[in-house]
Amino acid sequence: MSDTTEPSGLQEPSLDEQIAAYQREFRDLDPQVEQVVSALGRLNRRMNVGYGRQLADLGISNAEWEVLKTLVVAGSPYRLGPGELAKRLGLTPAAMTHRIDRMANEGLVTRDRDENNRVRVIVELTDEGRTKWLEAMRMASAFEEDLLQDLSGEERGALGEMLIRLLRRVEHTQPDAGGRLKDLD
Amino acid sequence: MSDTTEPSGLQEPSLDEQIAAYQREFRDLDPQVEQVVSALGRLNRRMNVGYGRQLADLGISNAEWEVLKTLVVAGSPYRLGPGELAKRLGLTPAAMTHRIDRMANEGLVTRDRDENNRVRVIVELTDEGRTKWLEAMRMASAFEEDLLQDLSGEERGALGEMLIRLLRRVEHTQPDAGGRLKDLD
DNA sequence: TCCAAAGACTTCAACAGTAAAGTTAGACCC
DNA sequence: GGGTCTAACTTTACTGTTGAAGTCTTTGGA
Repeated sequence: MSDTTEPSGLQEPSLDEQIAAYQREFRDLDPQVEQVVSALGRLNRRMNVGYGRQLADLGISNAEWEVLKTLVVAGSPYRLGPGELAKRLGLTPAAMTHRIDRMANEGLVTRDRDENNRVRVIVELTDEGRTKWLEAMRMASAFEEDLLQDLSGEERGALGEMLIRLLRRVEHTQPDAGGRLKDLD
Repeated sequence: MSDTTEPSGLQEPSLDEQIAAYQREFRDLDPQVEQVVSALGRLNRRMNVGYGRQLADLGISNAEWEVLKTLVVAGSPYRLGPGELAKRLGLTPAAMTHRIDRMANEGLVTRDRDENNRVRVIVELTDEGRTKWLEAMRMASAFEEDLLQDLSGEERGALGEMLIRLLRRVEHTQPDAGGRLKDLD
C-alpha cells in the first residue's frame, strides 16, 4: 500500500528546545533575540497554514488571494497591469503571466489589451473575484481576531508599534537589492 | 532587448495605505488587529529576503539552510531519517528525497541505509554542512541583532512574550489538520 | 515457513516559479 | 517615414514541490 503523502501538521521541537540547541551549538547567541526571531517565524508559518486552509474551503489558493488583495488595495476600478502586479507581489513577470492565465480561466479576473496602448495589458477584478475577496476577508479577519484574543487593546497597540519599528528597520537596512519572496502578507 | 527579469525590491503600498484600503472596502475590520497581522506578514517577508541574500553569498539556498538547521537542532550525531526531516520541515517525503539528493551531491549531508533496518535511511550532517550552518548562523544572528537594535531589552522581552502567547494560541486553535507550509523559520 | 500487511522511502507526472530569450507596439531621431 | 530603441509582456527550458503510485524490507499471523 502507498502512503498517504499527508505531511499533516508539522512536527518540530518546541521553541525552547530549539533555542537551547542553538545555544549549545553556537555559543555567542543572544537567546532573547533568538526568541523573538524564531517566534516570529513560527507564528507566520502557522498563520499561513491557517489562511491556506480557509482559502482552500473557498476554492482559491494562497497565491490567488494575494492577487485579489493587491487589486482590491489598488482600489476601484480594480485594475493593474501584469508588470505592476508582479512588482507588488515580488514575482517575476513570467510567473505573473501564468498566474493571471489561471485566474482568468477561473473567472476571478479579466485580462485585456489596453486600447490606448496596445503593448499594455489590463488585469481587472471581476465581480466574482471581488466577492471571493470579501468572503476570504471575512474569514481571515475572524481568524485574526481569534488569534489576538489573549492580548489587551493596549498590548495590541504596543505590539503593532514594535513590529512597525522593526519593519522600518528592515526596510532601511536592506534598501532594495534583488530578492525573491516566498510568502504572503 | 529583453528585460532583466529582476523583480528587485518589492514595490507595495505603505502599510497605512493598505490598511486604509481594506477599511474602505470592508467596513467591519479592526484596524488595530489588521495592523498587527499585516506588519507581522510584511516583516517576515522582508526578513526572509534578507536571509536569502546572506545565504546566497554562502552558496546555499534557503531550503538547504532549513535542513541544516533541523539536523543541528536534533543534536549530535546530527542524524535524522528523511521521513522525520519531512515532518519537521512540513514537506512531503517526495520533496525530501530530492532535497537530500541535492544536498548529498553538494557534500552537505550523507545519505546511508540503516544497517539494522534496511528500510530506513539515515541522513547525517557532514563537517562541511556543519561549518556552513555555523557560518550562516553567524551572519543570521548579526542580521537579527541589527534588526532589533531599536528595541530595549525590556521591549524585546515583552515582544517575545507576546509572540509566544500568540504562538500558543495559533497552535491551540488549529490543532494539526493537514496543511503545507511555505516558509522557513 | 510462507504470505499478507505495513512502513519507509523512491519514482513519476503534473504544476508553479525563475531566468533568459523572444515578440510586438509605441517612441525617438535623423 | 524608415530604422533603431525601449517597454511590457510572453515563451521556453529548467528547477523544486506535490499527490499518487511503486518498490522493497520487516513484521505478524496461519
